[in-house]
Amino acid sequence: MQAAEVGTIGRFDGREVKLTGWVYNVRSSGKILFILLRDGTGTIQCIVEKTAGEELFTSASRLTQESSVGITGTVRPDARAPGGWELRVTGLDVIQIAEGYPITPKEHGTDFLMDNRHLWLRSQRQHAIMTVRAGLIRFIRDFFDNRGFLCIDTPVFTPNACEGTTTLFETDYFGDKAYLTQSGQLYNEANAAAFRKVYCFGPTFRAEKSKTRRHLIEFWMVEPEVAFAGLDDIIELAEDMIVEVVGRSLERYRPLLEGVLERDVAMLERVRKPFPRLSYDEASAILKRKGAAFEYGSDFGGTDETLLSEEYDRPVFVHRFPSAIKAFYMQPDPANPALSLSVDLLASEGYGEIIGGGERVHDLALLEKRIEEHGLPKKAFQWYLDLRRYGTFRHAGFGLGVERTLSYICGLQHVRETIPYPRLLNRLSP
RNA sequence: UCCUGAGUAGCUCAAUGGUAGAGCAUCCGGCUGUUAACCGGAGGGUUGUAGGUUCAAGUCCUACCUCAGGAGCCA
Repeated sequence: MQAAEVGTIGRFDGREVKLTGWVYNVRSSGKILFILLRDGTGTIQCIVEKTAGEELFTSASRLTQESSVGITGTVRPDARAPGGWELRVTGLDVIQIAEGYPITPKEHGTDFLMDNRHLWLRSQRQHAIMTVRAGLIRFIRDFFDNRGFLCIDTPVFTPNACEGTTTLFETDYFGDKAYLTQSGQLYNEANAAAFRKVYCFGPTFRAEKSKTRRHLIEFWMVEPEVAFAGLDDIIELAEDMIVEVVGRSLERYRPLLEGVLERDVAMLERVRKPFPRLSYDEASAILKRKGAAFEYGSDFGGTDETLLSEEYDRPVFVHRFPSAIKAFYMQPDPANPALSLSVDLLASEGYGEIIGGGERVHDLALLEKRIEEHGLPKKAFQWYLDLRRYGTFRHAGFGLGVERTLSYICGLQHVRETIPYPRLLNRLSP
């Protein structure tokens, strides 16, 4: 008997095959019975007729949602079947009858679904999101790999804060304190001096008590860093990357985005070069004109980001934030040292900041001064200062939040669906 | 940490201060092409927890717990 998978069932037209999987739903109509079988690659309708044998029919009628089975049958096209193909069942091998599967084919609340995240992943919607996620990660890697960037991993355990200000998860490291990384950037700068164009791609941890639809405690970030590059260079790099990964996601997953996730892809189709570039000062003026409760000198809130992004039909760059609200390593703007050569990319439709980056301080004396001003432990930064002692160089980079980007591409209400097992303020399980 | 809202059957939700109910799920029965199938029947409850007001509390009051959305902070 030929083993087959639902995803490629068309190859077996007219032949008898064996499928293995889980029962998604059963519908019975007296003398005919429909099993919707899910095998991880897709779902297919399997029909069992009473004329095929009393024993087979009785056995099939006892199936419950998520029971595991092996089903043999003949593949044939049928316009009435979802997906266009169906299986006329000739044999049924029941592996286990599942009892009381919690997620029924009706509506459920998010708390209940999150408690059952390990089962929720079986649903068509989550299947679609995880498929696009895997694709997005591949497209991002392809983008950098094809441009001569080297993927250099940065550590998850770090001896000190990268930016000092945000809250870190502290762990016991054989009697010493160690922290879970909140960015690979400082290491990226060392790697850039060794390999010129580098990126890291890994998990990031923020012990912030943020509880919004844009926040995860554990999330994935891709961070490129480029030697002998400035602010304008990495803005262009970020722009090229977004255009490519959004374009490829749309090209590859349009049926999932439109069909399963009901994404209005028109917004994604407009993601073309060039993106608008606003200075912080210009953005402030727009917010003032729109009557936002924003104060010049502070960072944008979620509402401010939405107000700015709705001015444009594509993602928008905001650059040259005040140095006071950016990290200690941001290079000051030569035209106005109160401002920094920093940039954020705001996604459309209120999805907010998906990229943050800028040009780094490369002058030793200035960096030492900044470390002191920020009250950071100078000793822990000696290796970082070495990068300015031994062949310092102008360099810049950024970080892209994978989950926020995916949320934007898929058009989701909340980032918690973009990662298989989300860690949130009040949730560590499953 | 703060603001707002919500906790009732396994799930999603109803119930003017006066006998706690429906749909789905489960079980039984019916139906020869179903599309979250449909039709009939059955079982299923310490109304988040602890107090209080009242003849009477799911409903009103207080505290706490949990969850949701948001603020601050950030990708």
